[in-house]
Amino acid sequence: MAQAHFDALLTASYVQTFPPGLELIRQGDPADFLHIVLDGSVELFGQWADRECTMAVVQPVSTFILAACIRDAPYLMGARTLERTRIMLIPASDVRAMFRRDGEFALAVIDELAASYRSVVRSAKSMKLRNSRERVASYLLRQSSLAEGVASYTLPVEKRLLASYLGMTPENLSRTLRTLEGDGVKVIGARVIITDRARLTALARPDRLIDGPDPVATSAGVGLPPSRDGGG
Amino acid sequence: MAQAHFDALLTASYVQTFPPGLELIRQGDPADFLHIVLDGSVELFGQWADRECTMAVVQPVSTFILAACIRDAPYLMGARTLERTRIMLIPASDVRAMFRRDGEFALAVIDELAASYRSVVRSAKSMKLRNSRERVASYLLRQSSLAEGVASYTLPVEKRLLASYLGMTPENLSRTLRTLEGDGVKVIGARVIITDRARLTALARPDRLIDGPDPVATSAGVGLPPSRDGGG
DNA sequence: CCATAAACTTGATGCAGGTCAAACTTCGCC
DNA sequence: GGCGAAGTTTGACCTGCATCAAGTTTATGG
Repeated sequence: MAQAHFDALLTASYVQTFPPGLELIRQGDPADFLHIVLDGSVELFGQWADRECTMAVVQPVSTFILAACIRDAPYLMGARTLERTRIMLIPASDVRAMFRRDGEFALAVIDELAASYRSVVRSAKSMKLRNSRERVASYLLRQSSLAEGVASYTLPVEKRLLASYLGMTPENLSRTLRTLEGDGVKVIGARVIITDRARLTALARPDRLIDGPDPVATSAGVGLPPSRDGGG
Repeated sequence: MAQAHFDALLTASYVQTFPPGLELIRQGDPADFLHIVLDGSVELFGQWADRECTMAVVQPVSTFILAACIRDAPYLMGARTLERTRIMLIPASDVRAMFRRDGEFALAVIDELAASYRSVVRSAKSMKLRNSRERVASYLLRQSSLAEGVASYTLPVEKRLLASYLGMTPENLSRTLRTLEGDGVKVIGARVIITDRARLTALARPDRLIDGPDPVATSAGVGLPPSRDGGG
């Protein structure tokens, strides 16, 4: 986009650092600011009737709640920091004004939205088509692929959160991980060791249309993170 | 958008009528055409490992698989007609070219994508936060609201498909509907009769952030249809 | 380095919802 | 209008996963 327009956005926006566990956004609130994670990580979650579930974890550098800002509609998800996190906030009205003025910016918005949409669809497919054991297995395998196929890595998030993201209870995740030891993967604490990739793959049946990656991916950045310091 | 540009798109595209049950799109295929339902209805579904689930039903007038076209990526979902359906097909390359040339068109694309994104997020929240009984109850209630709060209406889709959309088996849907008779709604065949709205509402706990509608909604049109002849 | 809380694990138990099988009903079609 | 196929319902059964209740390990902070 035009440098002048970019500068204008920067001027209107500001950057702030938040402590861990801080609620940045309450679901249902009007979309005041587009948020961009510069550093750290943010959990997006849904709430309903005293229940809560993790929808995604946003890693740098990535926007979140873009769609709400664009439609000037209430946030569908809440957001809280998972660690000390630096975030840039751009007034939603400036975002809406800017993609009317700057064609390049509009294109970037389109691409980001399309990527986000596909990301949620993938996640929804995984939830509806796989059982929890298969979801865990494919998650573990995917994390390995994202780290260039290493056989060992550490989980990027707490198991409690991972369980919620995968649509299961922490207890069930714990048990599932134990039973997966017979299927090619061992998890000790946050350490994952793939002992038999072929076997784990046979069980997980990873699918490009669920587990990605998207061919021309620009910077999806929504979903559980590839690694602690991942770009998306 | 500019009339000349609009005409150019129309020239490149064509309209075709398909019989019921025809597979329009196979998931994983390259995104050749943006599809627009002009008449009839189309099911979007996901497949994995010999399993299948309904993701959405598209009613006129609405686009589908826009995101795949934009990213020039493979379709994440398959699509089939549910009845005799008239569809406009616009070459994906023309769509991509057009929103680069025409700012107004780009804005329309942004709005459509944002609406679609929010639609999937709502659906994902419903799946993760509600049990099947609650999903059925809120679905029945929502259909009533969409038909301006009538106490009686006919289901817009087959129960088999509805079950899949709601993430349950047809058997379980059938049983759930039976047990809901004690909670303010009776379903006879495809006929829904709300006998005690307050009671059903207490059970369904409908939520604006899951069941909509989106405040400034333009034409979301993805999800199960409000009615057979609905605009969305 | 210890105290406390939080996260994680393990076990026992129960139920929501899936599966299988068999009827019954509805619908499209000749 | 009757036949076959598909959709729907019902019943019996079972299992995957949630829940509840301890325990154990791991972080956090003074």
